[in-house]
Amino acid sequence: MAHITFADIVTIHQALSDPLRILIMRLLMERELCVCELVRALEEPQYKVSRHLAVLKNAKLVRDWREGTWMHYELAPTLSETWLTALRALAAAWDMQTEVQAALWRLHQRADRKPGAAVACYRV
Amino acid sequence: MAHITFADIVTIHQALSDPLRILIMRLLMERELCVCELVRALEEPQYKVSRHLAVLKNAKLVRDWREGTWMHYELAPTLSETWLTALRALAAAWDMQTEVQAALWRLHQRADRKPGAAVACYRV
DNA sequence: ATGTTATATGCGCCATAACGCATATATTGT
DNA sequence: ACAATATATGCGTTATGGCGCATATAACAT
Repeated sequence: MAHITFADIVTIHQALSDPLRILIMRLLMERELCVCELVRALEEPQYKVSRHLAVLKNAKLVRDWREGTWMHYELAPTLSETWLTALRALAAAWDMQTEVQAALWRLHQRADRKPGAAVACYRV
Repeated sequence: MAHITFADIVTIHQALSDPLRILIMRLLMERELCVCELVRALEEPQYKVSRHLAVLKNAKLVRDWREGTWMHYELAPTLSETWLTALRALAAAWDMQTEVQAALWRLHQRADRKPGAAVACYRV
């Protein structure tokens, strides 16, 4: 893969400079998630979550793939060990916030999703 | 000291989302520096460096103090060990960039400053 | 007092970016 | 073909933020 430029690094930092995107990144550090799971855990409108996911994707922090009607997102496998270390260190700082803990809690409340199981996300 | 809020964390990330401010932070992780040293190492106009330093100070990433006509800046001593760890991890990623290395190199070229020594910064 | 050096800042301009709404797109099921 | 679910996006509005210029402020020296 092409080497990362300083502009890329700035783009990464810009992507991490929004409260919702920080929360999304933290949740994706738990495991891969589909958009509807993020919407429920974050309690934010779907269009907002999708937009911010697009920003993270553009910064190459996450990647997505389709499974039926669901779009799955996960940390980009292209992330270097250096950046993963940095993200883990940042997450340690983020985790001291109640907003982060609340989102993680809401995520794990619904942790019973089975891969491939068709769950009506917006219902229930 | 008052506990840090999620909004504070976002402010920190916003402060780190600008190329010049990333370079300033990296240089201040070498040692405390006065504005004129930053201006020379970064090769940016003084008003720009001062503005960006104000952003970093507002985010409580750095603190300043006066010594004669010079303003010294250094990493804020209030930074938690958690955040220092995160900054060090980020610096490891930043350091792979030539822009960062170039700024560090220009800084160390002039490393012969004596504390309290009156050096005309813009000259020479 | 005046000049010089070092630094900060008010202001107007322009670019970026987030928001909310509505709608488009894609996939699946009937 | 049609409906339902899940997700993305075009658009107009508004807020934010960086830039460059000029100037203000502060400390020091003569």
